[in-house]
Amino acid sequence: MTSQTVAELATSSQTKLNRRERENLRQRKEILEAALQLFSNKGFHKVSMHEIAKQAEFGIGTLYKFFINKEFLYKALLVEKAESWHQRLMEILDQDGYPIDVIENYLNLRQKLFFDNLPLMRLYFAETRGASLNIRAGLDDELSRLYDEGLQKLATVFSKGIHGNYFRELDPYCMAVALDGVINAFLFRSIKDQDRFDQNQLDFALEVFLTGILNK
Amino acid sequence: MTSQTVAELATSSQTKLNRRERENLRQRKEILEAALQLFSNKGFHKVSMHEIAKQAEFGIGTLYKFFINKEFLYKALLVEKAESWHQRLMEILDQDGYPIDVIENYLNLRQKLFFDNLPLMRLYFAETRGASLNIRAGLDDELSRLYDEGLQKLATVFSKGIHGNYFRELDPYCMAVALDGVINAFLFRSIKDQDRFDQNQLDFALEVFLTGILNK
Amino acid sequence: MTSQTVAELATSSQTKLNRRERENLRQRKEILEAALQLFSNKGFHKVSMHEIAKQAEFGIGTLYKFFINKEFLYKALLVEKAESWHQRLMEILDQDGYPIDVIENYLNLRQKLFFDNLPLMRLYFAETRGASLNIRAGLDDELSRLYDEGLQKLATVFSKGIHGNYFRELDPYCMAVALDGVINAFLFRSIKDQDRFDQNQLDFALEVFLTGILNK
Amino acid sequence: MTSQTVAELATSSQTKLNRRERENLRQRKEILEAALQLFSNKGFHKVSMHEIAKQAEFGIGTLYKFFINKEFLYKALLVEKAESWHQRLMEILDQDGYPIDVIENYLNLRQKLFFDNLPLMRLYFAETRGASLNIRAGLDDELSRLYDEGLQKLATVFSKGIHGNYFRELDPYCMAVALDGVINAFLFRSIKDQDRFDQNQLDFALEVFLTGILNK
DNA sequence: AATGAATGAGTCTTCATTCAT
DNA sequence: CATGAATGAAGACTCATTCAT
Repeated sequence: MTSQTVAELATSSQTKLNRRERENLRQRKEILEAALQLFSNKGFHKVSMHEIAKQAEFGIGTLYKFFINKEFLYKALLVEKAESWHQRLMEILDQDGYPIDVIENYLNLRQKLFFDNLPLMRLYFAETRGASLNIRAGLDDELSRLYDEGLQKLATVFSKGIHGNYFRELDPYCMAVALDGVINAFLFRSIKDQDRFDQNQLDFALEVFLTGILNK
Repeated sequence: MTSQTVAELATSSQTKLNRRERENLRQRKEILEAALQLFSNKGFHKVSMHEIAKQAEFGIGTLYKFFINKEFLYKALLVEKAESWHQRLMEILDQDGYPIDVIENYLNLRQKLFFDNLPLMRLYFAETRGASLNIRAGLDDELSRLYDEGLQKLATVFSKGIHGNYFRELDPYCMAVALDGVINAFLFRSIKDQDRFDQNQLDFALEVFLTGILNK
Repeated sequence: MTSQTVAELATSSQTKLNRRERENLRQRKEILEAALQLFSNKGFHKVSMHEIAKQAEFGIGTLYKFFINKEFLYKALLVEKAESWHQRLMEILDQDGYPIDVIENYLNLRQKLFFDNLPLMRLYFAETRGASLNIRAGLDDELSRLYDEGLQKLATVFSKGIHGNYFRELDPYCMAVALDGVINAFLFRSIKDQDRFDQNQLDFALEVFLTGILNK
Repeated sequence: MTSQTVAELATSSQTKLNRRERENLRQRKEILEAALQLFSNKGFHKVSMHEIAKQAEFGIGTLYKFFINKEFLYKALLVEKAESWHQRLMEILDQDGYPIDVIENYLNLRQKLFFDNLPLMRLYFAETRGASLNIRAGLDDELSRLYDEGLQKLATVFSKGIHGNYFRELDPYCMAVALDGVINAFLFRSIKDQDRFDQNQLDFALEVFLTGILNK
């Protein structure tokens, strides 16, 4: 009744939403945007529902129409964004083409998503890597699943590359994990030392990595 | 008077500490150990000072003799552990020998430290990567400094390796970042899929990485 | 405009009500019936206006057309029921006949009303005997007045019985109070130990009581 | 740890309590007194913990050291008083002597307790008779048990009276219920019409009642 | 010095009530 | 007119911190 998911709000993505439904979706989005800004600046526990309501310019009660409690608001924030990123990345990895090109496209999208969503990315990694703040809401599971799926899909690309004789015969999943690690490392580094790392520096990662796995 | 750092407690590391000072140091250590256990299991916000005091078998007031507030206690915990890890890693990197051997030793120590300190590592990465819970306490800065130092030192090893003609002429700092990323990725993966990753799998990371940077 | 009493709705009981007025009366009744069910099951504070609106199948706003607030809705519920009971009891007491028969009829009706309205009776006694939840709404006064009237009327029956030489010369009002007390005691007991008390057991009360007051 | 019962606070009623324990008992008593005043004036739901704390001149947190939540505070208030009344009444009923005298002593004590604890009595009857506000806290059960015990004991007095040939052969439990009902009715009446009922009027109840049950 | 009893600011959450549509 | 979306005041409860002993 309360705390509808996006999917439930937009009952059928095909159907035209009515005014009320569109309005709800807009409000929900505004609340999440306000929450994102606050959570990413101060972290889950330093942000009060009061603050979110104020920032979003809604009454506190309105927040609870969309999210049954603070944890679910937080979870929705992360999971929905993660799902959207995930989807876009999966599309890239599903495209045909030379594995190397696919990898390069993947890397470019990772980069773009990272810099377009910097504040949220910090929360995302805190939850993924660190101790999850929201065990109760099952946040950990939800995000982990997406993460795992992403790695699996990436591995299939390497698999294809190996069969196509482009890559050395190494465990494709391990290759996926390694690439992911390098990408994350460079992306996070580029926040800290923005002088040393221009975004293009990420290409370095690719080169080293590919050199290591290329057949010849 | 309150919240002395380790350095202040042990006024001069050369001087013999008197009984009082030694006693204080011991109490401080006991508190941190109790806190470590609790924080690493439940996270910062789910642990109360009451719990820590009880676990440490001290009065709450005593906690405040050593740490001006909860955040500084948390900070001390992470920073001091990080410093100890840092020191051990730096020693490894300072040793003479073939760069490849040094890298291998480094990797082995990283692995050992990770598995010996798993719960804390999660907190550590949440703080390093994600949104810091403790901006106020300057935790971020402190840990970042150590992290950067570690990367720099690792870079010097690559530097030497390049000069010794062992490694290709790539940016040594970038090589350090890349190695660090790969290591972290594999270590964290090995928690999630313990079946797929035995600890030795980490060698894979090294191989790919070295293949990429070795000169021929 | 808002919160009209029954009397106001049915402006003149003589006049034919128009469609609108009849409709309003019907709606009001439906709301009260929904509220009765909920209040008597869960008590005043555990029922929300939302619930009542839903149960009654009206909008929340509509509730406020008939009752200026939750307390007045509650008050209306109790008072109107109490008035209806009161009226029926008064009719019994007004009938001519041997005082003993009148008393017996009265007792039977009390019994019937009690078991037909058990849940509400509990609320009624909580309000009458205990600390009223609704001092503000003047619920206490309203119900007290009815209660007092009932006792007075009962006393007149005893009065008649004394003059007719059926009863001993005791204070009729006291006799009324005593009878009322005995009746309540037995009725409430019969909820708690339903095994021990069948409803007929109430006759016991009457016998003891009458034995005490009968003239010989 | 929190919410100790009186019994636990005063570990062994034989042992001398130490200063801390006596202090705790005093504080607990002060809180209950403040709560009594407020609850009996305004009812459970119209009183906030804030108010109680202020009235008792303690911090809110202190309330929670003695009572795990508001409901248990309320429960403690009623149950502890009820137990104390119960005990005194039981002592009276346990005394040897002519049953009529015992009944008279009982009645006098009931009267005294009633007028000495008027505000609380209202709460007590609201809970006993009306819809319990505190089902969760098991208040109902606790009070019911005491009430039942009281009736049982009263019934044994009538039993003895019957065996001693003082009373007619009626069901002793029913006699107990009837007497209880008459007493309550008169006591409550005497609040409402203080002019009509002086306290001695209660003797009327006894007379009618006894006339009804006396053998001859 | 060491304690832990006492505090009360701050938080999440509910729900009676309003008012624009 | 009837609705129910939106509101935000109010309240229970937690826990970091203080300070008298």
